[in-house]
Amino acid sequence: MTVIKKKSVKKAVKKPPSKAIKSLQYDLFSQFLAKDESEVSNTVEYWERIPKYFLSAQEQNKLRTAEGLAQLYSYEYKVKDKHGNILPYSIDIQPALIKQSDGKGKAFFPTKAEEIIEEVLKKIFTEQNLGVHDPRKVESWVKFSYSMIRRELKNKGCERKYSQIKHSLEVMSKCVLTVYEDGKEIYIGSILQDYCSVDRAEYLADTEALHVARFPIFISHAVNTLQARQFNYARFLGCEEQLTRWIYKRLINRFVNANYMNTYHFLYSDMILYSKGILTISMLKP
DNA sequence: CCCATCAGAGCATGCGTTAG
DNA sequence: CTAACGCATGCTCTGATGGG
Repeated sequence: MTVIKKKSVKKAVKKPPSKAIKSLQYDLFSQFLAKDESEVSNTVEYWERIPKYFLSAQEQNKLRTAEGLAQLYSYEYKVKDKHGNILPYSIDIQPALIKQSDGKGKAFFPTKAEEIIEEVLKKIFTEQNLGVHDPRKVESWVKFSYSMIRRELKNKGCERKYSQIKHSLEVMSKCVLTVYEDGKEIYIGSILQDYCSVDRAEYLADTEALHVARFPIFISHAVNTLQARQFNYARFLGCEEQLTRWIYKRLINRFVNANYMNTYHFLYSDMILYSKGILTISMLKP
């Protein structure tokens, strides 16, 4: 772990608003209609359809050089807009370089472990007094501790160790995603921005200290404009395979007037087209 | 076989209850 | 009244396990 003095962090990193901001948008975002509110959360399609968690551990190993470094991973995918036009998108994932015990950096791409942590953080964000949303600056912050994440994962049946949670958070804040729409750059940033962590020493000095991180603009924008859909997040976390989770998320965002009489169908060819990363990389390769 | 994941021990702190 | 204790929480570390 790099030891950064608190003061230097303050200079380099944006800080959340010092006072809680009363925001109607945030209140609406964190309200759910469900029997058991612990089971539901929100999903944001604009952010969700950017494929970022499709590499597995083995694939990462192959991408790394002998020194443990890795190049940008570029990947093209398609998105259908409101009018049914298919737009070409592409994404460059710059891996996070994380210092190992030998002092050298090793490259890590976001994987399914990070996907689950992201969902948990979004859930924690909707808990009053842990989420901070500034509608004017379009910024959303979440406050959390390792144990909150761990407890939540344990409750949902996918327990992780502190070291793994720590590693995942580091990967999420240090990787850089560049998204292109039709060749034009539309987003550069990490999954968790301006992440301010609490290490052991800080924790011992103040046991109330919480980690703080900012969500990508897509999430903040969705909170502002209420472009989010409620979904059964407990079921989502229960899905083991990436492909299962992808199909589930797709159903959530597409199956708008859901009831028992209404059907929603999609073709295998569509899956190949839109989920290229997941299908070709983890399923079709021997 | 390797590596991610898991299980559990250990250590620090705070808070509420109870025995002396 | 207060020291002692149980209990909950937060975090780290190491060795075991099992799937690809």
